[in-house]
Amino acid sequence: MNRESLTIGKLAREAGINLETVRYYERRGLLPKPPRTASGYRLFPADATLRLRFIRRSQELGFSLKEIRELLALRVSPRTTSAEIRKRTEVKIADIEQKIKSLESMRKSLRKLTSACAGCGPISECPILESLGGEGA
Amino acid sequence: MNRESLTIGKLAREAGINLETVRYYERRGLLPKPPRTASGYRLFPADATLRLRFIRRSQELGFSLKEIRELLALRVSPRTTSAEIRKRTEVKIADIEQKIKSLESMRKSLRKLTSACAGCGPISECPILESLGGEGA
DNA sequence: CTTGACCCCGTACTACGGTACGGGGTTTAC
DNA sequence: GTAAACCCCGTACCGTAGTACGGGGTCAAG
Repeated sequence: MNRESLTIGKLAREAGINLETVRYYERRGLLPKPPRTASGYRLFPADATLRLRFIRRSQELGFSLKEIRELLALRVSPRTTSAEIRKRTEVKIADIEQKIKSLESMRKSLRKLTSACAGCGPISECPILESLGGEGA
Repeated sequence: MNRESLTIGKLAREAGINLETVRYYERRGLLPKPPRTASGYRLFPADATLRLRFIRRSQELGFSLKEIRELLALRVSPRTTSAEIRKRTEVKIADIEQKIKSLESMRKSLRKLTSACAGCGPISECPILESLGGEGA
């Protein structure tokens, strides 16, 4: 157990995540199965911390664990054709851009609200409703 | 029941949401309690549809029902001071901007991946991990 | 060579966000 | 005036994402 490897407890502490949650992510396929010591202890590579933080941030952005697993699976690899990866990646990018648009629309509404506050002017009852109302995907 | 009002069933259909879910949102305080007919039927204002769509979209952006309730409560009203609203709104805007930044960072990583695909060049194992790794809030 | 901190595993429990069910009253259309 | 479609309510149930528990083995320090 050199300093490149982390026991599950250290990893959890470093990433600020419950130890049980790390085990849970492993079960759900979000962390690759780590090698074990002779006695069965998990030895995670140091960059597992990064992966855990990625998972947490992605959840805050509204991705489910299943979607996050798909995001993590996007990589150039000999197993899959470039075209395949490229297609999947472009779908994800479109997803992300939709989210960005929605957030920008919300921000715009909220900014309108703060300027109404500043001016002490009465404004529509709940301006945020003006955002995100569309039918679009 | 003029055509400005919607029964719960119509509202649910228009918003593309399960009827029980509408009741649930009402219980959770995301929809104001609607007036009722003499026999107890709910009569929602037409713009409840907008509100439901806002809720759905916000969920996709990673907001919990509790946070969405807070977003919907942001409005100029006689009940609260301008300064108070302004403060709360600015906090939400900061939230949203953080999300936008994270999404942009993800997008950047994915774009890098597609160009690697295009060039058939080998690239880092999982470039998406390079995004969202930061400690920041 | 024991004590405390750590790890193993399976299983149970929790919170959140719905969704279904079922027994009953109401409204609409024929 | 009756059948179909709709609504009421409470309660039970579900999937997702954890979180806790507990009985047992392991490792490092004194």
